[in-house]
Amino acid sequence: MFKPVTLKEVAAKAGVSYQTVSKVINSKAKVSPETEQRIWDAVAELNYTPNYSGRSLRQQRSKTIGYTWEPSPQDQANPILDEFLQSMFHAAEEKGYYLLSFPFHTEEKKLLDTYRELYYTGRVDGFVLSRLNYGEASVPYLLQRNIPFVAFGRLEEDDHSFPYMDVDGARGIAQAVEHLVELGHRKIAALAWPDDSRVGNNRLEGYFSGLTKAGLATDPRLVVRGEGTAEVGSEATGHLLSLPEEIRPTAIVSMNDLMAIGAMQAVRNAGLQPGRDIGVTGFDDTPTARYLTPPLTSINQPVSAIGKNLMKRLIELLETGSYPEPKCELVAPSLVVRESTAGYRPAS
Amino acid sequence: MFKPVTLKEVAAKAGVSYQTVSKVINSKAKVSPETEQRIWDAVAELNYTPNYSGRSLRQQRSKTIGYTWEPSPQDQANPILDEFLQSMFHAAEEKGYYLLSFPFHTEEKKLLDTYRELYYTGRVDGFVLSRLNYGEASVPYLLQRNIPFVAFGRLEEDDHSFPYMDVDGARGIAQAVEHLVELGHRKIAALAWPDDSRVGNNRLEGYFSGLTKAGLATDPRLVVRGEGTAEVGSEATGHLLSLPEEIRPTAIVSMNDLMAIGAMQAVRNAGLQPGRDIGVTGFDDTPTARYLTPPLTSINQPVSAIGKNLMKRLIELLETGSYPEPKCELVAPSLVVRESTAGYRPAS
DNA sequence: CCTCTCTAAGCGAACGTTCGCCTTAAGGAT
DNA sequence: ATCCTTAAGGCGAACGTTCGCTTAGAGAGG
Repeated sequence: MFKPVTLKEVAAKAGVSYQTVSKVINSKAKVSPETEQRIWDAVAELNYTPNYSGRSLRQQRSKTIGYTWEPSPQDQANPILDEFLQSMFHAAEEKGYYLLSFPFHTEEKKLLDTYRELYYTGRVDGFVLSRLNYGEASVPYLLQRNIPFVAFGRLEEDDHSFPYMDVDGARGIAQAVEHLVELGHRKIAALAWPDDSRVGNNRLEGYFSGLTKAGLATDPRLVVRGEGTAEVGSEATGHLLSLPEEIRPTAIVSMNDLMAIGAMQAVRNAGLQPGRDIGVTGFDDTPTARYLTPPLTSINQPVSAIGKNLMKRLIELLETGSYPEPKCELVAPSLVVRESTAGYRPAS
Repeated sequence: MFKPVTLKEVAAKAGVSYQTVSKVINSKAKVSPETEQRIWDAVAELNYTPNYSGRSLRQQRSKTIGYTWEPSPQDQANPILDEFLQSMFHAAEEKGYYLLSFPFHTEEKKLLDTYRELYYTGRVDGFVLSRLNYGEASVPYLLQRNIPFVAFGRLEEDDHSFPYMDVDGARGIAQAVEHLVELGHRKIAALAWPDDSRVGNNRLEGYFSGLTKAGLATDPRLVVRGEGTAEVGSEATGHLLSLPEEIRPTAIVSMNDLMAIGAMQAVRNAGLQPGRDIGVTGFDDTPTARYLTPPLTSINQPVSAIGKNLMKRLIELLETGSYPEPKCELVAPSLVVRESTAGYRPAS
């Protein structure tokens, strides 16, 4: 495609052997200052750029990290993708690494094959995984083959068999509950996910622990589970609002923003005003949360910090052979208070 | 990191020279069926995977495409990122290519340097650009150096100096106008972007042509320009609704969803009901559009088709040296009608 | 029996690096 | 004068491929 400038050409111009040029470029040289200057001049003049394939063939490393993720359904934006990617490749670039992204295959075998191929062809040195759930096959697959990786998320609460960072979802939801209690709520419901979701279960735990900490009883009738969509959120809320007065909730804690959006619609459909009559909270702090009517109180995840840190750790692993401690880390999300809770004006 | 299996090992096992193994693997061999079988057996048994660096060093191509994009601000999700990326790497994978993504540098020189480095080190064979605007420096930079690329978007209306695909924004907005006219609207306003945005200007043209086609006069007082945020959309709409009765619009066409969200809030603030009293349309069909109250009529871009096609063209360029015709292509977006317009019930 | 052709496979070279060891010359110490 | 040390840089090899030319042998044609 283009005429590549090689070490040999630079060497010829500078009047030294090409291996010496290599040494100078990699600053491993015992060379006189004048020679070094001549070499750098030649490099600049010829616009020399070290060839990537040659280098990685010799060094047996690609300085490339692989990443794939499950695509979001059409009606559900991935709220963290852009930020997560950007943070990762900025961190990577600092160390001379790049990110190779590749298709996510739903078929498990095909996905694992892709991991295998990318690693054993030497296209990537390691991987970043994300959005893990119970029984994720990639983790044992990679562990078993000693393929380096780090993860955003974990498989089980107390698993330390591989390096990860994760958001302390329970803590986030507990904060939301605490916030609602402070506003005067005593009957707080939860819109939860199906119990095959580790993230969902973890968040739901925060609901229970938050209530307990506030000295409130938990009531199984106030916990509704379903797919995390607006439709489910809406239906579930309709049901909650039709409960008899003495247990009917005055606030709803939802495990993601989408269900919270549905909840607010249902509140409105019931002739009530979300925010003023019924407090609603979400999780994820999606960009549109602030533009809803009323703006939605939600929980923000420190995505950039996680991406940056994960990448740093992975590269450290690749270059030194071991992770910086701690191997696994939980980070706290932060509650963003908006009108959907702050506007509470009890009717009584 | 791992013990790579090489051609030589396979060859030893199969009892042939390693070059012959190479030929068989690349199906360029004149080899007896039995030998071929022996070789494939050895490949399977040793789990041989051709080394990427070796291959690309020899072939002088990386089978990798570079892509970077401007990160979205925190409060504004990139509505097409996930879909665009996924469509590109599926198309790429089919041809044995992968996507390398790298940090977007706002500082122009640094961005161009990154392009240069990635290409001349041989890390990538070409690029995909996106979201072009007037005066985008990367385009002449790449053209001048003969670096292969394709773009999502264009620089000027009738530029054919480089290969691109773009959405016919004017046509999309014209469709929205036509739709509103059919519903009975006669006074239609536009929320437009600052005039340094090519995309914005293109969409706005559709507003004018739509009106003209419907035999309606255009009124400069009904066009408000500003950054495409919800705040601006809200303010501008407040202003429009305060116009004297005879020119006050009954519908608002907005150049993106975010401004439309703001517009609906302003309509509500004015004591009116968006959808029923004032029609509102957006552009982009962001995932949340359907969850707004009322659900927002918007314009959907065929992102997947574009990503797939762009990738296909770029690879064709890389492998054959020329693009499939047509070099530049416009595709029509589609109007998605929802309550924010369909609910129109004129007061009179 | 000799030459020609064809098939199956071998072989040398090259792609652009980096790595570690070797050589050379100069200078200082003995 | 001899030996040792050190600085400066050369040199061969290897990383894993692919490419194109060569060769051995078999069969065909005269």
